[in-house]
Amino acid sequence: MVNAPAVPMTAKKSDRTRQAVLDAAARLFARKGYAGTNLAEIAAEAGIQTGSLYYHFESKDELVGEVLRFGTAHSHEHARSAVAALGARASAVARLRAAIESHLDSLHHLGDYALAGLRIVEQAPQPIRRNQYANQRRYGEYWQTLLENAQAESALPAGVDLLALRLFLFDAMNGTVTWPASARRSTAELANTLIRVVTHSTPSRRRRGERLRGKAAPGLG
Amino acid sequence: MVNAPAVPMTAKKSDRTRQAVLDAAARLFARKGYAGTNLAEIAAEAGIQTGSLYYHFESKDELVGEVLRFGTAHSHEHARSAVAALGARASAVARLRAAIESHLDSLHHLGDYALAGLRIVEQAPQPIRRNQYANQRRYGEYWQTLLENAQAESALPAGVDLLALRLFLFDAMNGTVTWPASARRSTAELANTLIRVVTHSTPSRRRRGERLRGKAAPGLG
DNA sequence: GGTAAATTCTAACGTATGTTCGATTCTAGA
DNA sequence: TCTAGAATCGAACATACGTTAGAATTTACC
Repeated sequence: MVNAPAVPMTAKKSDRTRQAVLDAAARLFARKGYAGTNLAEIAAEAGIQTGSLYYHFESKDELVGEVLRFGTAHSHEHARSAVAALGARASAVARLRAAIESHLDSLHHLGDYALAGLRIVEQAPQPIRRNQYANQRRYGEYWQTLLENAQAESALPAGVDLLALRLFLFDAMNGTVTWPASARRSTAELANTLIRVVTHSTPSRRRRGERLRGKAAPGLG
Repeated sequence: MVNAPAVPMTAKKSDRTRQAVLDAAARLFARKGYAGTNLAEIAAEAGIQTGSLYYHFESKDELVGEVLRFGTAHSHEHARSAVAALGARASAVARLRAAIESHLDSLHHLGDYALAGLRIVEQAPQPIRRNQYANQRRYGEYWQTLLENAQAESALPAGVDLLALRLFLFDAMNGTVTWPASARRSTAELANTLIRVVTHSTPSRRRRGERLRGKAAPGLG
């Protein structure tokens, strides 16, 4: 699992250690929460002294802000582009499936960044939290239309509470990053189960092709 | 929303402040995490001095342990008894519905205790965490059989990944306690949407009676 | 290889916080 | 009302942690 886009070796030294710090911070924030992780540990894991952190970040708050920003930005962007890649003629179910699968993909590719994002938003300093919430709202509205279109297409039973369904879906998807190792499954399998339960569809030959097209969409590697 | 069973006024003074401390602790742990909440704040909210906490709890660790124990114990017990109250003749779907609804009920009745339980398990000291995990495993196995029976009854599509479905369900249900106020719904409505999506059933007259019977089950008040 | 800038180290400071303990106040029973 | 125990207070201690600033070292470029 890739926790962050690797910084090329040709990059400035500063950028490499900065990335190492971010990786370590994401990992620790995800495991121990915001207040629970101390800068000394982050520094140690990144291979530098505690004081050296302040050359790259001016405070613990800014550090956590960067970790959060990194996570959500990529995951949202990824889902949108995967859906867009399907083209205008794709069915609403196909779009929904693509969104689910790419959201799951992002989560698992982002690794600790995604986990940290989910866990410490509410503990983060206010301005960062606000910005985070604004992003989530926009992303939520985007999903809402996906669901509405699917329902209009009769892929979802008429009359189901779509707002509730959307929130259920998010919690279900986001929760997968904390699943025990004994339940580990590929994102394709997860998306399959989820889509199947939600859309009341049986797996068909058609769907297989659509999923592959969805996977081919550009996004974070 | 009741955050804890009220301690009767006839109880010893000690028991009442102890409960006040637990309530305050649950609320703050839920909002700010384990390391993020300090004993001074808890004490202030409970109306006592910081040092006085140590008359009731011998450490911060023991305090968080009590909060966690309180939450899970009640919620698990509640779901089981609600299902049992349906009697041996109830269908598997009816049992599943009862379990979902009572689990949601517990979560929302426990309020901050449930939220704290979900959020700080992984930050809690090891022995407490271990015990917590053991409980969750037992509870999970119980749900697994509920799902298997429902599938055998054809209420769930044959061939769906039941372990994945169970974990999806848990995350979806548990996530409801953090939903924004704008999406607030009764536990009955939530259970309805969830059961409908999962079991691919349309609401019928029959179900209504079964749900009421499920609600009448004994459990935490 | 030498030099200036970039990067890291080292040591210290101030504050916040968990914990302790003897003094003090409150409560219940005789 | 008196008293013993329960319950709380109040202040102090030790430590952990975020942050700072100047010295030391490394890196990139001529």
